[in-house]
Amino acid sequence: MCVVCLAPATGYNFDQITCESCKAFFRRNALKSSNVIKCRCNGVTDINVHNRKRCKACRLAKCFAKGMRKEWILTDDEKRTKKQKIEENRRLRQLQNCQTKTDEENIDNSAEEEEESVQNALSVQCDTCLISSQDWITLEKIQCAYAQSVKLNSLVGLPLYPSTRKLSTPAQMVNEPTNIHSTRLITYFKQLPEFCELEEDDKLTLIKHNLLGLVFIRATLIYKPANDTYQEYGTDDCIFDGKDLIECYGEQLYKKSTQIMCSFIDIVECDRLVVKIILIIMLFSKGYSTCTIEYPEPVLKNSTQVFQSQNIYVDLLWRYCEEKFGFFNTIKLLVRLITLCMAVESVAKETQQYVQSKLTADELAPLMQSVMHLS
Amino acid sequence: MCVVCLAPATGYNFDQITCESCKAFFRRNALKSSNVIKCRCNGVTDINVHNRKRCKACRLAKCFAKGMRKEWILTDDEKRTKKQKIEENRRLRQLQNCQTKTDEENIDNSAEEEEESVQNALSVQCDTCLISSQDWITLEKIQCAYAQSVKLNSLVGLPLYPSTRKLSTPAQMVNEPTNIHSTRLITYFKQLPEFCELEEDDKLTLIKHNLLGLVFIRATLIYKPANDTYQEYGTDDCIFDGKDLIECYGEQLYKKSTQIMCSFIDIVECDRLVVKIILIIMLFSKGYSTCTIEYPEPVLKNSTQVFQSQNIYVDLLWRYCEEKFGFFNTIKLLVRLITLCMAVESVAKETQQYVQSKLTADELAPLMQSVMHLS
DNA sequence: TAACGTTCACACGGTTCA
DNA sequence: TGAACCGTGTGAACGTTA
Ligand SMILES: [Zn+2]
Ligand SMILES: [Zn+2]
Repeated sequence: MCVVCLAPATGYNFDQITCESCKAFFRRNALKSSNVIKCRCNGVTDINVHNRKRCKACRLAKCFAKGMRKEWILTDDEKRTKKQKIEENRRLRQLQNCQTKTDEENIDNSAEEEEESVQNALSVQCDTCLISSQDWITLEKIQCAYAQSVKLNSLVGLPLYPSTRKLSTPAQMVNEPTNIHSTRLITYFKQLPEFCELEEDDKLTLIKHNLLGLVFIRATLIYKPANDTYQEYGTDDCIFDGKDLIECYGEQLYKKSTQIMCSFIDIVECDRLVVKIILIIMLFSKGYSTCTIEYPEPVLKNSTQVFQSQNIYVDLLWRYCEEKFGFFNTIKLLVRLITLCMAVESVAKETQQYVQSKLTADELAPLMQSVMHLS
Repeated sequence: MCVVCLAPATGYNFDQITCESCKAFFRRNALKSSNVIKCRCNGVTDINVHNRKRCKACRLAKCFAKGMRKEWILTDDEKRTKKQKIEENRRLRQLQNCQTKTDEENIDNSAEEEEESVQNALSVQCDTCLISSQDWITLEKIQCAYAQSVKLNSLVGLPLYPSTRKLSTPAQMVNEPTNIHSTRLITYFKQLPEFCELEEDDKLTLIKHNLLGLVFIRATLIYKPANDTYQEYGTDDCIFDGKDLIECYGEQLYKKSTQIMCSFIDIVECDRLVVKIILIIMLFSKGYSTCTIEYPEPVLKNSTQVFQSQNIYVDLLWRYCEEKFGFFNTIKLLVRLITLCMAVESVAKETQQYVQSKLTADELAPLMQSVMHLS
């Protein structure tokens, strides 16, 4: 028995026993300001099942009078979190189904086959989602590419976790951690179709001019603020001590680098995927922060293509963030990321200048010569 | 079965079961005063489907007699509100459908008169507004501050409109247009309470590190793409020729600067206020793109305060755009703005390097020494 | 199972035009 | 004038998580 309209009730809704219709009515109207819903009957309507449609104001007033609680209506934020969880579960279940099926049918699990079936599993569209199933595949691939980039470049000739590798010269700093990051980044990027489709020259240009900044951003993913160390997630890579930067690059650069790591911490802790996408976006960037007047920026052969590739990932990042954090938070996050990326560019440039002033090409690994513009 | 004319009914209309025609009849006539509709048959007509057109007075009387409610006819106010809502939804849906890329149709040439009054943009107030009256005041103040910044810094010692001022050296370019923009920008910012409340040191830091980029953004507001010139809106300031940049800064920087101007064109034409807010947001940015190893970035004394000030304007910009352009357009617009601001930073940095390489401090106006980091 | 949200067909306002 | 139409709000039925 609905306390508002006396219709048969379905149970408690927003803290009172109500019917389905009063529940829906309350959810739709309780949060509207009172001057939107005006009473045309001077409040005389005594709501029942037959006249409940006659006066919205009276009906809503009775809802509140009977003690229905608008605080129990989920906020947009809560709805988003819930929806996200549902989406995640759905995808998980579908993947599991698919996995089980594959196992049962005893199909050999070659990479391609699996990829294919993932697509099938995810082909269900969610209309209200900003993220299409195609986007999910792209995101999965990004995750996968990143994981592969680590797996395919395991370290040789260095101690294993939990040993700490001590670095004490600029050359070591460049040839070990920076080189490792760079190699993995390149492997990461090579798995992106948009990058592969670029002209060879443009690939080299982007790598040469953006990689050093990207190394810093990538480092945020493996930085452990608690003890100021760097260690690649889920590998037996050795530990690098952040403090070694002081000896290798000087106090100044140590401070700046560490500040950047710390600024990224909460983003990284909250969502590593965001940073992985930012890496891609910054790769396709034409900022050329590392250019100087003596080394002017080379012209991209197909800058439109680069710009469009970047746009693809900017769009993706935007939609991903909006879906996950809401549009308002996304704005804030992106403004912060941009600020941070600028800071990164600045530190990268300083680092490059420092290395150029201390080292010569023959002291550096081949890739590092190019990254430091010392070739 | 229509209670008025006994024709087949379509359901409840104004609280009674009626046919379509009686519904329309009632809506049209129920609010007219009774002496407008006179009965010519002494009230003898017993309304039915055949004679219902014969006597309006009798038909209306029967409508009321059967209990149709004129209160349920929407008032003009309600109709307007509803129409507005429909309009908004329509826009949203359209954008959602062709989410790919088919906008650009809402760029009316209403840029001119928009300068003065913000309210023209959104004269209709509504309950669901994202923009509060306080926000309106803030927006008005921004417009006013910008106008004042121009008025309070009229040019001296330069020819008047429509003369063109020819520039041919880097020093001229810096000391004239750049200096003018900078002076006006500073006057603009000094009118913002959030800027005034900062510590003196932080004000200087922000100005010193962000102003050059802001000059480029500000220039977009006075750029005339048709003839590649710059002239301050609504003043008798002389014209500057964009082409002079080639002579002063070189082809490279000319091209990049002009590209930025062109990228902003449709934003500027569509809404100058957006750019004015962006100026403020970028002022409060901590990117420090113009730092070098010799001029390392100073630490802000109260970086939280700066961040919060920035947030205030990011919030405001978002709500303003969403209200004016709708949700999806705002996303697109902001992503574009972010990309553009990054390009601006990059060009600003290059410009600074170029000026540093060509000029010495004593060739520059005092403010310019600081902006170019040559003091 | 309780109690949120979501969906979708349909009711009922207004609008258009022959 | 009224048939045909458009778009929002309603509520029964259903989906999901704790
Ligand atoms: Zn009820
Ligand atoms: Zn009738």
